[in-house]
Amino acid sequence: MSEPFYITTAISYPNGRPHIGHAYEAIAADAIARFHRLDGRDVRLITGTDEHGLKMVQTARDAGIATIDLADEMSSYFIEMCDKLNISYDGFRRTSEPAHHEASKALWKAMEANGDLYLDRYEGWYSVRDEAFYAEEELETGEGGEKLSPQGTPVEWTAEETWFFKLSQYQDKLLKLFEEHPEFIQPESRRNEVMRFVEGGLRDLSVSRTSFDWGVPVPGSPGHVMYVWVDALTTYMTGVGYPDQEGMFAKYWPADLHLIGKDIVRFHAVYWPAFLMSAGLTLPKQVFGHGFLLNRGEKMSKSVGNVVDPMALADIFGVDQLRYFLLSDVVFGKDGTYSAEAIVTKTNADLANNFGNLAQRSLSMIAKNCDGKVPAPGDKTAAEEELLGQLEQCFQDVNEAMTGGLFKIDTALDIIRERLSATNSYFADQAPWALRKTDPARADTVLYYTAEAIRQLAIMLRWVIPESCDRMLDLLAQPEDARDFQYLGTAIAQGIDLPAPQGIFPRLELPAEEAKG
RNA sequence: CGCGGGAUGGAGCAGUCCGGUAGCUCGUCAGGCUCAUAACCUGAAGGUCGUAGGUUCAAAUCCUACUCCCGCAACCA
Repeated sequence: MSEPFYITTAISYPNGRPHIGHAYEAIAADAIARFHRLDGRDVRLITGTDEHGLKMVQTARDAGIATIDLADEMSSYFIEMCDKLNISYDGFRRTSEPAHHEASKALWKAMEANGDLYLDRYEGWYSVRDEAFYAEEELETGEGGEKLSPQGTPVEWTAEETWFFKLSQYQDKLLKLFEEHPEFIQPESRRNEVMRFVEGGLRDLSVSRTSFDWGVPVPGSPGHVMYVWVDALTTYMTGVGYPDQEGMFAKYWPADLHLIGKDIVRFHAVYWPAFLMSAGLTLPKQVFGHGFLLNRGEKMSKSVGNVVDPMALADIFGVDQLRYFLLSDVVFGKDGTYSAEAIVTKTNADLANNFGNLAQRSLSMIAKNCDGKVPAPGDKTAAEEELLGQLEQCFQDVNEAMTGGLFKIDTALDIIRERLSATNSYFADQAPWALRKTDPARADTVLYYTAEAIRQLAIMLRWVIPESCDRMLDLLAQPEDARDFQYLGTAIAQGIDLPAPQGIFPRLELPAEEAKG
Protein backbone atom coordinates (compact mmCIF):
# COMPACT_ATOMS: atom_id res chain seq x y z
CA MET A 1 0.00 0.00 0.00
CA SER A 2 1.32 3.45 -0.85
CA GLU A 3 2.46 5.86 1.78
CA PRO A 4 -0.29 8.17 3.08
CA PHE A 5 -0.08 11.94 2.85
CA TYR A 6 -2.61 13.96 4.79
CA ILE A 7 -2.93 17.68 4.13
CA THR A 8 -5.45 20.24 5.35
CA THR A 9 -6.30 23.82 4.58
CA ALA A 10 -7.38 26.09 7.37
CA ILE A 11 -11.08 25.78 7.98
CA SER A 12 -12.55 29.06 6.83
CA TYR A 13 -14.74 31.28 8.94
CA PRO A 14 -17.78 31.71 6.71
CA ASN A 15 -18.89 35.06 8.01
CA GLY A 16 -18.74 36.29 4.43
CA ARG A 17 -18.20 34.93 0.99
CA PRO A 18 -14.83 33.44 0.08
CA HIS A 19 -12.24 35.89 -1.20
CA ILE A 20 -9.02 35.57 -3.12
CA GLY A 21 -7.09 34.57 0.00
CA HIS A 22 -9.29 31.55 0.55
CA ALA A 23 -8.86 30.67 -3.10
CA TYR A 24 -5.09 30.97 -2.87
CA GLU A 25 -4.88 28.67 0.11
CA ALA A 26 -7.20 26.10 -1.44
CA ILE A 27 -5.28 26.16 -4.71
CA ALA A 28 -1.92 25.80 -3.00
CA ALA A 29 -3.15 22.92 -0.87
CA ASP A 30 -4.68 21.28 -3.90
CA ALA A 31 -1.47 21.61 -5.89
CA ILE A 32 0.54 20.03 -3.09
CA ALA A 33 -2.03 17.27 -2.75
CA ARG A 34 -2.06 16.58 -6.47
CA PHE A 35 1.73 16.59 -6.60
CA HIS A 36 1.86 13.83 -4.03
CA ARG A 37 -0.88 11.87 -5.76
CA LEU A 38 1.07 11.99 -9.01
CA ASP A 39 4.04 10.81 -7.01
CA GLY A 40 2.09 7.74 -5.96
CA ARG A 41 1.18 8.75 -2.44
CA ASP A 42 -2.17 7.93 -0.87
CA VAL A 43 -3.33 11.52 -0.39
CA ARG A 44 -6.16 12.91 1.68
CA LEU A 45 -7.00 16.61 1.42
CA ILE A 46 -9.48 18.07 3.88
CA THR A 47 -10.96 21.54 3.92
CA GLY A 48 -14.06 22.98 5.51
CA THR A 49 -15.70 25.74 7.46
CA ASP A 50 -15.48 26.86 11.06
CA GLU A 51 -19.02 27.89 11.76
CA HIS A 52 -19.21 28.47 15.49
CA GLY A 53 -18.69 31.64 17.44
CA LEU A 54 -20.56 34.75 18.30
CA LYS A 55 -20.06 36.57 15.04
CA MET A 56 -21.99 33.98 13.13
CA VAL A 57 -24.84 34.36 15.60
CA GLN A 58 -24.82 38.12 15.24
CA THR A 59 -24.59 38.09 11.46
CA ALA A 60 -27.52 35.70 11.29
CA ARG A 61 -29.52 37.79 13.73
CA ASP A 62 -28.85 40.93 11.69
CA ALA A 63 -30.02 39.12 8.59
CA GLY A 64 -33.06 37.83 10.42
CA ILE A 65 -32.31 34.17 9.79
CA ALA A 66 -31.40 31.18 11.90
CA THR A 67 -27.69 30.72 12.55
CA ILE A 68 -27.64 27.28 11.01
CA ASP A 69 -29.29 28.64 7.87
CA LEU A 70 -26.59 31.26 7.57
CA ALA A 71 -23.95 28.58 8.08
CA ASP A 72 -25.57 26.38 5.46
CA GLU A 73 -25.66 29.18 2.95
CA MET A 74 -22.17 30.48 3.58
CA SER A 75 -20.48 27.10 3.66
CA SER A 76 -22.15 26.32 0.35
CA TYR A 77 -20.23 29.21 -1.23
CA PHE A 78 -16.98 27.73 -0.02
CA ILE A 79 -17.89 24.35 -1.44
CA GLU A 80 -18.85 26.04 -4.68
CA MET A 81 -15.50 27.79 -4.78
CA CYS A 82 -13.58 24.57 -4.24
CA ASP A 83 -15.51 22.85 -7.00
CA LYS A 84 -15.06 25.73 -9.38
CA LEU A 85 -11.32 25.95 -8.76
CA ASN A 86 -10.87 22.24 -9.25
CA ILE A 87 -9.84 21.60 -5.67
CA SER A 88 -9.49 17.86 -5.22
CA TYR A 89 -10.70 17.72 -1.64
CA ASP A 90 -11.52 14.36 -0.13
CA GLY A 91 -13.70 15.83 2.55
CA PHE A 92 -15.34 19.11 3.46
CA ARG A 93 -15.86 19.28 7.18
CA ARG A 94 -18.23 21.70 8.84
CA THR A 95 -17.86 22.32 12.54
CA SER A 96 -21.64 22.34 12.95
CA GLU A 97 -21.84 18.66 12.00
CA PRO A 98 -22.76 16.15 14.72
CA ALA A 99 -19.70 14.01 13.98
CA HIS A 100 -17.51 17.00 14.56
CA HIS A 101 -19.19 17.76 17.88
CA GLU A 102 -18.43 14.23 18.97
CA ALA A 103 -14.81 14.59 17.94
CA SER A 104 -14.46 17.84 19.85
CA LYS A 105 -16.00 16.37 22.96
CA ALA A 106 -13.66 13.42 22.73
CA LEU A 107 -10.65 15.72 22.53
CA TRP A 108 -11.99 17.75 25.44
CA LYS A 109 -12.45 14.67 27.58
CA ALA A 110 -8.97 13.49 26.78
CA MET A 111 -7.49 16.81 27.86
CA GLU A 112 -9.64 16.79 30.97
CA ALA A 113 -8.57 13.24 31.81
CA ASN A 114 -5.00 14.42 31.63
CA GLY A 115 -5.78 17.05 34.26
CA ASP A 116 -5.24 20.02 31.98
CA LEU A 117 -8.69 21.62 32.25
CA TYR A 118 -10.03 23.47 35.24
CA LEU A 119 -12.98 25.72 35.96
CA ASP A 120 -12.26 29.20 37.24
CA ARG A 121 -13.56 32.72 37.15
CA TYR A 122 -12.25 35.12 34.64
CA GLU A 123 -12.64 38.82 35.21
CA GLY A 124 -11.65 41.54 32.88
CA TRP A 125 -12.64 43.91 30.15
CA TYR A 126 -14.50 41.90 27.60
CA SER A 127 -15.47 42.93 24.12
CA VAL A 128 -18.47 41.03 22.91
CA ARG A 129 -17.70 41.92 19.33
CA ASP A 130 -14.10 40.81 19.50
CA GLU A 131 -14.89 37.82 21.67
CA ALA A 132 -11.80 38.68 23.65
CA PHE A 133 -10.66 39.96 27.00
CA TYR A 134 -8.29 42.91 27.15
CA ALA A 135 -5.91 44.16 29.78
CA GLU A 136 -6.53 47.59 31.28
CA GLU A 137 -3.46 49.07 29.58
CA GLU A 138 -4.59 47.90 26.16
CA LEU A 139 -7.82 49.89 26.31
CA GLU A 140 -8.41 53.19 24.64
CA THR A 141 -10.74 55.95 25.59
CA GLY A 142 -13.60 56.81 23.28
CA GLU A 143 -15.13 60.21 22.55
CA GLY A 144 -17.60 60.06 25.40
CA GLY A 145 -14.94 58.88 27.80
CA GLU A 146 -16.06 55.28 27.57
CA LYS A 147 -13.54 52.49 27.39
CA LEU A 148 -12.89 50.86 24.05
CA SER A 149 -10.90 47.84 22.93
CA PRO A 150 -7.82 48.36 20.76
CA GLN A 151 -10.19 47.66 17.87
CA GLY A 152 -12.49 50.45 18.99
CA THR A 153 -15.28 48.16 20.10
CA PRO A 154 -17.13 48.62 23.41
CA VAL A 155 -15.90 46.64 26.37
CA GLU A 156 -17.52 45.87 29.67
CA TRP A 157 -16.18 44.54 32.92
CA THR A 158 -17.17 40.95 32.85
CA ALA A 159 -16.81 38.20 35.35
CA GLU A 160 -17.34 34.90 33.66
CA GLU A 161 -16.99 31.37 34.77
CA THR A 162 -14.76 29.72 32.24
CA TRP A 163 -12.75 26.60 31.66
CA PHE A 164 -9.04 27.04 31.38
CA PHE A 165 -6.49 24.92 29.60
CA LYS A 166 -3.14 24.65 31.35
CA LEU A 167 -1.19 26.05 28.46
CA SER A 168 1.42 27.33 30.90
CA GLN A 169 2.49 23.74 31.49
CA TYR A 170 3.49 23.31 27.88
CA GLN A 171 6.05 26.03 27.33
CA ASP A 172 9.08 23.78 27.68
CA LYS A 173 7.54 20.95 25.73
CA LEU A 174 6.67 23.28 22.88
CA LEU A 175 10.12 24.82 22.77
CA LYS A 176 11.60 21.36 22.73
CA LEU A 177 9.33 20.46 19.84
CA PHE A 178 10.38 23.54 17.87
CA GLU A 179 14.03 22.85 18.47
CA GLU A 180 13.93 19.16 17.69
CA HIS A 181 11.72 19.66 14.66
CA PRO A 182 12.63 22.90 12.95
CA GLU A 183 10.41 21.83 10.08
CA PHE A 184 7.37 21.87 12.35
CA ILE A 185 6.74 25.53 11.61
CA GLN A 186 7.62 26.91 8.23
CA PRO A 187 8.69 29.17 6.72
CA GLU A 188 11.55 30.17 8.93
CA SER A 189 10.28 33.67 9.67
CA ARG A 190 7.08 32.29 11.15
CA ARG A 191 9.03 29.86 13.26
CA ASN A 192 11.08 32.67 14.74
CA GLU A 193 7.96 34.61 15.60
CA VAL A 194 6.34 31.70 17.33
CA MET A 195 9.45 30.79 19.27
CA ARG A 196 9.79 34.32 20.52
CA PHE A 197 6.17 34.29 21.57
CA VAL A 198 6.50 31.03 23.48
CA GLU A 199 9.80 32.05 25.05
CA GLY A 200 7.98 35.07 26.42
CA GLY A 201 5.89 32.80 28.61
CA LEU A 202 2.50 31.20 28.21
CA ARG A 203 -0.59 31.86 30.26
CA ASP A 204 -3.41 29.41 30.70
CA LEU A 205 -5.94 29.73 27.96
CA SER A 206 -9.63 30.37 28.44
CA VAL A 207 -11.31 27.64 26.45
CA SER A 208 -15.02 28.01 27.09
CA ARG A 209 -17.68 30.69 26.78
CA THR A 210 -21.01 31.12 28.52
CA SER A 211 -22.24 34.21 26.69
CA PHE A 212 -23.75 32.31 23.76
CA ASP A 213 -24.64 28.76 22.91
CA TRP A 214 -23.68 28.45 19.22
CA GLY A 215 -20.86 26.01 19.61
CA VAL A 216 -19.92 22.61 20.92
CA PRO A 217 -21.30 22.12 24.44
CA VAL A 218 -18.65 21.39 27.03
CA PRO A 219 -19.21 17.84 28.29
CA GLY A 220 -20.74 17.80 31.76
CA SER A 221 -20.74 21.56 32.08
CA PRO A 222 -24.12 23.01 31.12
CA GLY A 223 -24.06 26.56 29.86
CA HIS A 224 -20.52 26.34 28.48
CA VAL A 225 -19.58 26.02 24.85
CA MET A 226 -16.04 25.49 23.66
CA TYR A 227 -13.88 28.39 22.61
CA VAL A 228 -13.95 28.37 18.83
CA TRP A 229 -10.33 27.40 18.38
CA VAL A 230 -10.69 24.23 20.41
CA ASP A 231 -13.27 22.82 18.11
CA ALA A 232 -12.03 24.50 14.94
CA LEU A 233 -8.64 22.81 15.14
CA THR A 234 -10.27 19.50 15.91
CA THR A 235 -11.67 19.53 12.39
CA TYR A 236 -8.35 18.21 11.20
CA MET A 237 -9.00 15.02 13.11
CA THR A 238 -12.70 14.86 12.34
CA GLY A 239 -11.60 14.79 8.73
CA VAL A 240 -9.99 11.40 9.26
CA GLY A 241 -12.62 9.83 11.47
CA TYR A 242 -11.64 10.85 15.02
CA PRO A 243 -12.69 9.95 17.70
CA ASP A 244 -12.56 6.56 16.06
CA GLN A 245 -8.86 5.91 16.25
CA GLU A 246 -8.94 2.89 14.00
CA GLY A 247 -9.40 2.91 10.26
CA MET A 248 -8.84 6.19 8.55
CA PHE A 249 -7.40 7.89 11.59
CA ALA A 250 -4.82 5.19 12.09
CA LYS A 251 -3.87 5.47 8.47
CA TYR A 252 -3.71 9.23 7.93
CA TRP A 253 -3.01 10.76 11.34
CA PRO A 254 -0.84 12.63 12.09
CA ALA A 255 -1.34 15.13 9.31
CA ASP A 256 1.67 15.74 7.12
CA LEU A 257 0.78 19.36 6.61
CA HIS A 258 -1.58 22.01 7.90
CA LEU A 259 -1.50 24.77 5.32
CA ILE A 260 -2.73 28.01 6.86
CA GLY A 261 -2.49 31.77 6.59
CA LYS A 262 0.22 33.56 8.50
CA ASP A 263 -2.33 35.22 10.77
CA ILE A 264 -3.33 32.02 12.50
CA VAL A 265 0.08 30.47 12.95
CA ARG A 266 -0.07 30.90 16.71
CA PHE A 267 -3.20 28.81 17.06
CA HIS A 268 -1.74 26.04 14.97
CA ALA A 269 1.82 26.08 16.18
CA VAL A 270 1.20 26.68 19.89
CA TYR A 271 -2.32 25.85 21.02
CA TRP A 272 -2.89 22.92 18.73
CA PRO A 273 0.22 20.89 19.57
CA ALA A 274 -0.39 21.64 23.23
CA PHE A 275 -3.95 20.31 23.00
CA LEU A 276 -2.72 17.20 21.24
CA MET A 277 0.08 16.57 23.71
CA SER A 278 -2.45 16.88 26.48
CA ALA A 279 -4.80 14.44 24.79
CA GLY A 280 -1.96 12.00 24.18
CA LEU A 281 -2.22 12.22 20.41
CA THR A 282 0.57 12.46 17.89
CA LEU A 283 1.39 15.88 16.49
CA PRO A 284 1.09 17.00 12.90
CA LYS A 285 4.40 17.01 11.07
CA GLN A 286 4.23 20.53 9.79
CA VAL A 287 2.38 23.81 9.96
CA PHE A 288 3.07 26.05 7.00
CA GLY A 289 1.95 29.68 7.18
CA HIS A 290 1.62 31.10 3.70
CA GLY A 291 1.57 34.81 2.96
CA PHE A 292 -1.22 37.15 2.05
CA LEU A 293 -2.23 38.42 -1.33
CA LEU A 294 -2.24 42.14 -1.85
CA ASN A 295 -4.27 43.83 -4.52
CA ARG A 296 -1.81 45.97 -6.45
CA GLY A 297 0.31 46.11 -3.33
CA GLU A 298 -2.53 47.19 -1.09
CA LYS A 299 -4.24 45.07 1.44
CA MET A 300 -7.65 44.21 0.18
CA SER A 301 -10.35 46.00 1.98
CA LYS A 302 -14.04 46.52 1.55
CA SER A 303 -13.71 50.20 2.31
CA VAL A 304 -11.08 50.67 -0.39
CA GLY A 305 -13.28 48.63 -2.68
CA ASN A 306 -10.57 46.33 -3.97
CA VAL A 307 -11.90 43.02 -2.72
CA VAL A 308 -11.84 40.59 -5.57
CA ASP A 309 -14.12 37.64 -5.97
CA PRO A 310 -11.97 34.67 -6.93
CA MET A 311 -14.85 33.17 -8.86
CA ALA A 312 -14.97 36.24 -11.07
CA LEU A 313 -11.23 36.01 -11.71
CA ALA A 314 -11.61 32.38 -12.67
CA ASP A 315 -14.44 33.30 -15.03
CA ILE A 316 -12.51 36.08 -16.67
CA PHE A 317 -9.08 34.49 -16.94
CA GLY A 318 -9.73 30.78 -16.58
CA VAL A 319 -9.33 28.44 -13.65
CA ASP A 320 -5.95 27.10 -14.67
CA GLN A 321 -4.70 30.56 -15.54
CA LEU A 322 -5.62 31.76 -12.07
CA ARG A 323 -4.09 28.70 -10.45
CA TYR A 324 -0.90 29.05 -12.45
CA PHE A 325 -0.58 32.73 -11.75
CA LEU A 326 -1.06 32.44 -8.01
CA LEU A 327 1.31 29.53 -7.65
CA SER A 328 4.06 30.77 -9.93
CA ASP A 329 4.04 34.49 -9.34
CA VAL A 330 3.87 34.43 -5.56
CA VAL A 331 6.90 33.17 -3.68
CA PHE A 332 5.36 30.49 -1.52
CA GLY A 333 5.40 31.62 2.09
CA LYS A 334 5.73 35.31 1.34
CA ASP A 335 3.11 37.92 0.63
CA GLY A 336 2.31 38.42 -3.01
CA THR A 337 0.48 40.89 -5.20
CA TYR A 338 -1.98 40.35 -7.95
CA SER A 339 -3.63 42.47 -10.59
CA ALA A 340 -5.42 41.85 -13.83
CA GLU A 341 -2.36 43.01 -15.78
CA ALA A 342 -0.07 40.67 -13.89
CA ILE A 343 -2.34 37.70 -14.46
CA VAL A 344 -2.64 38.44 -18.17
CA THR A 345 1.07 39.06 -18.62
CA LYS A 346 2.22 36.02 -16.70
CA THR A 347 -0.19 33.52 -18.16
CA ASN A 348 0.25 34.78 -21.71
CA ALA A 349 4.02 34.56 -21.43
CA ASP A 350 4.25 31.16 -19.79
CA LEU A 351 1.11 29.32 -20.80
CA ALA A 352 0.01 30.75 -24.14
CA ASN A 353 3.35 31.72 -25.71
CA ASN A 354 5.71 29.26 -24.14
CA PHE A 355 3.72 26.08 -23.53
CA GLY A 356 0.63 26.44 -25.68
CA ASN A 357 2.42 27.67 -28.75
CA LEU A 358 5.08 24.97 -28.45
CA ALA A 359 2.37 22.35 -28.57
CA GLN A 360 0.50 24.05 -31.36
CA ARG A 361 3.49 24.54 -33.64
CA SER A 362 4.78 20.99 -33.25
CA LEU A 363 1.48 19.13 -33.20
CA SER A 364 0.18 20.97 -36.22
CA MET A 365 3.29 19.91 -38.13
CA ILE A 366 2.62 16.32 -37.13
CA ALA A 367 -0.99 16.68 -38.23
CA LYS A 368 -0.03 18.10 -41.60
CA ASN A 369 3.09 16.11 -42.39
CA CYS A 370 2.85 12.83 -40.55
CA ASP A 371 -0.70 11.86 -41.32
CA GLY A 372 -1.71 12.74 -37.77
CA LYS A 373 0.36 9.95 -36.27
CA VAL A 374 3.29 10.15 -33.91
CA PRO A 375 6.26 9.84 -36.31
CA ALA A 376 9.00 7.28 -35.93
CA PRO A 377 12.15 8.66 -34.35
CA GLY A 378 15.51 8.10 -35.97
CA ASP A 379 18.79 8.01 -34.09
CA LYS A 380 19.23 10.63 -31.43
CA THR A 381 21.79 13.34 -31.96
CA ALA A 382 23.50 15.29 -29.22
CA ALA A 383 20.57 17.71 -29.30
CA GLU A 384 18.07 15.01 -28.38
CA GLU A 385 20.36 13.53 -25.75
CA GLU A 386 20.60 16.92 -24.16
CA LEU A 387 16.87 17.57 -24.41
CA LEU A 388 15.99 14.29 -22.71
CA GLY A 389 18.75 14.53 -20.16
CA GLN A 390 17.63 17.96 -19.12
CA LEU A 391 14.03 16.82 -18.79
CA GLU A 392 15.13 14.07 -16.46
CA GLN A 393 17.14 16.57 -14.47
CA CYS A 394 14.14 18.90 -14.50
CA PHE A 395 11.94 16.39 -12.75
CA GLN A 396 14.61 15.69 -10.18
CA ASP A 397 14.89 19.40 -9.48
CA VAL A 398 11.13 19.82 -9.26
CA ASN A 399 10.93 16.90 -6.90
CA GLU A 400 13.65 18.37 -4.75
CA ALA A 401 11.88 21.71 -4.63
CA MET A 402 8.60 20.12 -3.57
CA THR A 403 9.82 17.66 -0.98
CA GLY A 404 11.81 18.02 2.20
CA GLY A 405 9.14 20.17 3.81
CA LEU A 406 9.75 23.40 1.99
CA PHE A 407 7.21 23.30 -0.83
CA LYS A 408 9.03 25.68 -3.13
CA ILE A 409 6.15 25.74 -5.55
CA ASP A 410 7.23 28.88 -7.36
CA THR A 411 10.76 27.51 -7.77
CA ALA A 412 9.40 24.26 -9.16
CA LEU A 413 7.38 26.18 -11.72
CA ASP A 414 10.39 28.27 -12.71
CA ILE A 415 12.31 25.09 -13.36
CA ILE A 416 9.55 23.73 -15.58
CA ARG A 417 9.19 27.04 -17.41
CA GLU A 418 12.90 26.96 -18.24
CA ARG A 419 12.44 23.53 -19.78
CA LEU A 420 9.49 24.69 -21.85
CA SER A 421 11.59 27.52 -23.10
CA ALA A 422 14.50 25.19 -23.81
CA THR A 423 12.20 22.92 -25.79
CA ASN A 424 11.15 25.90 -27.89
CA SER A 425 14.84 26.61 -28.47
CA TYR A 426 15.43 23.00 -29.48
CA PHE A 427 12.56 23.16 -31.92
CA ALA A 428 13.74 26.43 -33.42
CA ASP A 429 17.36 25.25 -33.63
CA GLN A 430 16.42 22.02 -35.36
CA ALA A 431 13.92 23.78 -37.64
CA PRO A 432 11.91 20.72 -38.67
CA TRP A 433 9.99 22.83 -41.22
CA ALA A 434 13.29 23.20 -43.12
CA LEU A 435 14.35 19.60 -42.53
CA ARG A 436 11.07 18.51 -44.01
CA LYS A 437 12.43 19.49 -47.41
CA THR A 438 15.98 18.21 -47.00
CA ASP A 439 15.86 15.32 -44.55
CA PRO A 440 12.32 14.13 -43.77
CA ALA A 441 13.46 11.34 -41.46
CA ARG A 442 15.36 13.82 -39.38
CA ALA A 443 12.32 16.10 -39.31
CA ASP A 444 10.28 13.18 -37.96
CA THR A 445 12.86 12.61 -35.27
CA VAL A 446 12.66 16.22 -34.15
CA LEU A 447 8.87 16.14 -34.10
CA TYR A 448 8.87 12.89 -32.17
CA TYR A 449 11.14 14.19 -29.44
CA THR A 450 9.31 17.48 -29.26
CA ALA A 451 6.06 15.59 -28.69
CA GLU A 452 7.81 13.49 -26.07
CA ALA A 453 9.08 16.59 -24.30
CA ILE A 454 5.59 18.07 -24.29
CA ARG A 455 4.23 14.85 -22.85
CA GLN A 456 6.70 14.91 -20.00
CA LEU A 457 6.22 18.58 -19.30
CA ALA A 458 2.43 18.20 -19.29
CA ILE A 459 2.77 15.45 -16.69
CA MET A 460 5.11 17.60 -14.65
CA LEU A 461 2.62 20.46 -14.66
CA ARG A 462 -0.47 18.41 -14.03
CA TRP A 463 -0.62 19.16 -10.31
CA VAL A 464 -0.75 22.88 -11.02
CA ILE A 465 -3.03 23.11 -14.02
CA PRO A 466 -4.73 19.72 -14.11
CA GLU A 467 -7.44 20.41 -16.63
CA SER A 468 -5.20 21.99 -19.24
CA CYS A 469 -2.53 19.35 -18.91
CA ASP A 470 -5.09 16.64 -19.30
CA ARG A 471 -6.30 18.27 -22.49
CA MET A 472 -2.71 18.45 -23.64
CA LEU A 473 -2.22 14.78 -22.89
CA ASP A 474 -5.45 14.06 -24.76
CA LEU A 475 -3.87 15.72 -27.80
CA LEU A 476 -0.98 13.31 -27.39
CA ALA A 477 -3.41 10.38 -27.12
CA GLN A 478 -2.08 9.42 -23.73
CA PRO A 479 -4.22 6.98 -21.71
CA GLU A 480 -5.68 8.47 -18.55
CA ASP A 481 -3.86 5.96 -16.42
CA ALA A 482 -0.47 6.86 -17.86
CA ARG A 483 -0.23 10.41 -16.59
CA ASP A 484 1.52 9.99 -13.26
CA PHE A 485 5.14 10.75 -12.53
CA GLN A 486 6.03 7.09 -12.83
CA TYR A 487 5.22 7.33 -16.55
CA LEU A 488 7.70 10.11 -17.19
CA GLY A 489 10.22 7.53 -18.35
CA THR A 490 7.79 5.72 -20.66
CA ALA A 491 8.26 7.52 -23.95
CA ILE A 492 5.35 8.20 -26.27
CA ALA A 493 4.68 5.36 -28.69
CA GLN A 494 5.37 5.94 -32.36
CA GLY A 495 2.59 5.46 -34.85
CA ILE A 496 -0.35 6.26 -32.60
CA ASP A 497 -3.10 8.42 -34.00
CA LEU A 498 -3.39 11.90 -32.61
CA PRO A 499 -6.53 14.01 -32.59
CA ALA A 500 -6.54 17.30 -34.48
CA PRO A 501 -4.50 19.79 -32.45
CA GLN A 502 -6.33 22.61 -30.75
CA GLY A 503 -5.04 25.54 -28.78
CA ILE A 504 -5.11 24.82 -25.08
CA PHE A 505 -4.08 28.25 -23.81
CA PRO A 506 -5.64 31.11 -25.74
CA ARG A 507 -3.92 34.44 -25.31
CA LEU A 508 -5.74 36.61 -22.82
CA GLU A 509 -6.75 40.19 -23.33
CA LEU A 510 -6.86 42.66 -20.53
CA PRO A 511 -10.53 43.33 -19.72
CA ALA A 512 -11.59 46.75 -20.99
CA GLU A 513 -12.39 48.29 -17.64
CA GLU A 514 -9.04 47.15 -16.28
CA ALA A 515 -7.13 48.52 -19.24
CA LYS A 516 -8.28 52.03 -18.54
CA GLY A 517 -6.93 52.06 -15.02
C1' C B 1 13.60 50.80 22.38
C1' G B 2 6.04 46.73 20.91
C1' C B 3 6.36 42.64 16.84
C1' G B 4 7.28 41.49 11.99
C1' G B 5 8.08 42.13 6.57
C1' G B 6 10.45 44.96 2.78
C1' A B 7 14.28 48.50 0.14
C1' U B 8 18.40 44.59 -6.02
C1' G B 9 18.86 47.60 -13.92
C1' G B 10 12.19 51.17 -16.62
C1' A B 11 8.28 47.68 -13.83
C1' G B 12 7.63 43.22 -10.73
C1' C B 13 10.66 39.84 -8.20
C1' A B 14 14.58 35.64 -6.94
C1' G B 15 19.30 35.37 -4.64
C1' U B 16 20.82 36.93 1.66
C1' C B 17 20.52 31.22 6.57
C1' C B 18 25.97 28.05 4.16
C1' G B 19 30.32 35.38 1.71
C1' G B 20 33.71 34.36 -4.18
C1' U B 21 31.82 36.21 -12.10
C1' A B 22 24.34 39.96 -9.83
C1' G B 23 19.76 36.00 -11.95
C1' C B 24 14.45 35.64 -13.74
C1' U B 25 9.89 37.49 -16.01
C1' C B 26 7.81 41.70 -18.36
C1' G B 27 9.24 46.05 -21.06
C1' U B 28 12.94 48.50 -24.66
C1' C B 29 16.35 48.11 -29.00
C1' A B 30 18.66 45.24 -33.07
C1' G B 31 18.75 40.82 -35.84
C1' G B 32 16.69 35.81 -37.29
C1' C B 33 12.72 32.46 -38.54
C1' U B 34 8.05 31.95 -40.98
C1' C B 35 6.25 25.48 -38.27
C1' A B 36 3.10 28.28 -34.65
C1' U B 37 -1.52 31.51 -30.49
C1' A B 38 1.05 39.39 -33.69
C1' A B 39 3.92 33.72 -31.51
C1' C B 40 9.08 31.47 -31.41
C1' C B 41 14.78 31.89 -31.54
C1' U B 42 19.46 34.90 -31.06
C1' G B 43 21.95 39.17 -29.37
C1' A B 44 22.21 44.07 -26.93
C1' A B 45 21.44 48.22 -23.78
C1' G B 46 20.19 49.04 -18.74
C1' G B 47 22.05 47.80 -11.70
C1' U B 48 28.06 51.67 -7.23
C1' C B 49 22.12 45.32 -4.78
C1' G B 50 18.28 51.96 0.65
C1' U B 51 22.46 55.14 3.46
C1' A B 52 27.05 55.28 6.40
C1' G B 53 30.66 52.61 8.74
C1' G B 54 33.04 47.78 10.09
C1' U B 55 34.93 42.42 9.50
C1' U B 56 37.40 39.85 5.27
C1' C B 57 42.05 38.43 0.23
C1' A B 58 36.73 38.91 -1.15
C1' A B 59 30.01 41.28 1.08
C1' A B 60 23.58 42.01 -2.19
C1' U B 61 25.06 38.05 1.27
C1' C B 62 28.21 38.68 8.01
C1' C B 63 28.36 42.87 12.11
C1' U B 64 26.85 48.05 13.82
C1' A B 65 24.10 52.49 13.28
C1' C B 66 20.65 55.11 10.43
C1' U B 67 16.67 56.47 6.57
C1' C B 68 12.26 55.33 4.09
C1' C B 69 7.88 52.01 2.90
C1' C B 70 4.29 48.25 4.49
C1' G B 71 1.45 44.80 7.65
C1' C B 72 0.04 43.41 12.96
C1' A B 73 -6.79 48.05 13.67
C1' A B 74 -11.77 41.36 11.00
C1' C B 75 -14.01 42.18 5.21
C1' C B 76 -9.85 38.91 6.39
C1' A B 77 -5.97 33.28 4.32
